[in-house]
Amino acid sequence: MENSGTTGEQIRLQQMLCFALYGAAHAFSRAYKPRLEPLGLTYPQYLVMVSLWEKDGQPVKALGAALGLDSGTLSPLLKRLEQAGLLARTRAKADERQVHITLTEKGRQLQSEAAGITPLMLSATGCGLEEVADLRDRLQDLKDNLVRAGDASAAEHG
Amino acid sequence: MENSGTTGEQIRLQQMLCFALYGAAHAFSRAYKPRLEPLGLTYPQYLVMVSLWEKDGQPVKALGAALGLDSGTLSPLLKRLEQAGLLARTRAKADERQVHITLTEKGRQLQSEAAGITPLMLSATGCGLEEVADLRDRLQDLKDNLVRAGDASAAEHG
DNA sequence: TGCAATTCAATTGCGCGCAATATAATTAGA
DNA sequence: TCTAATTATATTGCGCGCAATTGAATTGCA
Repeated sequence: MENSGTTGEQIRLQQMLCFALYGAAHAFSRAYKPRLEPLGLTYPQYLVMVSLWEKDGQPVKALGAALGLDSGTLSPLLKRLEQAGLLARTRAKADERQVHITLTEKGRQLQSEAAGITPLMLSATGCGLEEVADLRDRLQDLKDNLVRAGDASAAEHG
Repeated sequence: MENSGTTGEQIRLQQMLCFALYGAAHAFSRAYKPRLEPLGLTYPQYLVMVSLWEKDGQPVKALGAALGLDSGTLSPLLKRLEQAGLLARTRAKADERQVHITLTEKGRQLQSEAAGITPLMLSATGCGLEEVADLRDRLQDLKDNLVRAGDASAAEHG
C-alpha cells in the first residue's frame, strides 16, 4: 500500500502517497492560476493549448489520448476555447465523424505570451532541472503502473 | 520551469512535471474508484473519512486545513456523507459558528471494510515501500515549495 | 458597553472529470 | 447490398474544487 507503515497500523493521511500526489497536483494548479489568468486560460485549458502548440490540427480523439481525457471533458472545454477565438473545430472531409482542432492566429500568438510562465513555474518548484526530470519520470512510471493494474483487474472481471 | 530543456525550446506536454503530476493524480483516483464503489465512497470522500478515522470530532475548518480544501468543497461533501449515515454535524456549544464532524457507528465500522484497499493500492503502484515513501516526501516538499512561492508572490502584489 | 472587524460555515456559480447515453458516420459481415 | 457492430463526438448528470458572497457568531477595540 501507500502507507509505508506496518500492517494493521492506522492509515494516516500524511503517510499516503495518493494524498501527497493529490495535494501537489492541486498546488500546481493553484500556482499556475495567477499566471494563466492574464491569458484568459484555466490550467486544463493551458494543457490543451500546450498540446496544440506542439501538434496543431489534431482530432479530438488524439488530443484526448495525449491528455488522458475523454470527449465528455474535452468537448465543452474546446467549445470555450473556440468562443475565446483561440481555435477552430472543423469536420474532417475524409471521415465526417472526426473534428479537427486547429489553432487560430490568436491561438498561435498566445504561445509567445505564455513563454514566460515555464521559467516562473520552475523556480516555484524550488527544484533543479535534474530533480524535476527525475520526479517527472517517476510519476510517469507510477501512472503507467496504476493504469496497467487497472486494466488487469478490469480484464479479470470481464 | 518544469521543462527540462534548453531556454527557447518548444514546451512538450510529456516533458512537463505538472502534467506528469496531473496524470498520476487522476490515475490514482481512477484506480481507487472500483475499490471504493462497494463502500459507496468517492475518492475525495475517502480522504475525508481517512482524516476522520485518524481524528474524529474535528471542526470543518480543521478538516479543511488537513485536506487542503475550503468550506465550498467540504460543506456539500460532508452533507452527502451525513446523508449516507457515516457522520453527524453538530454545532459546537462553546462557539456556535463551528460545526464538529463526528463519525457514526456506521462511519467507524467502514474503516475495517476499507482496510483491504491500502495493500491493493500499494501493489498497484508497482513500487516498494521505500520508493513510495521517498516519492511521497518529494511530493510533499514540492507542494510546500509551490505554496510558499504562491504566498510570496501574493505578498508582493498586495 | 457598543460597534466594527474578524471568523466559521454555507451557498452560488462556473469549470473540470467522468460515467452513461445519444447521434451520426463508417466499417464489417452475412 | 443491407444490416449489425463499431467509431467519433456531443450531451446529460453528478461530484469535486475554488472564488465570491452571504449570514451568523465572536472578538477586539474605542
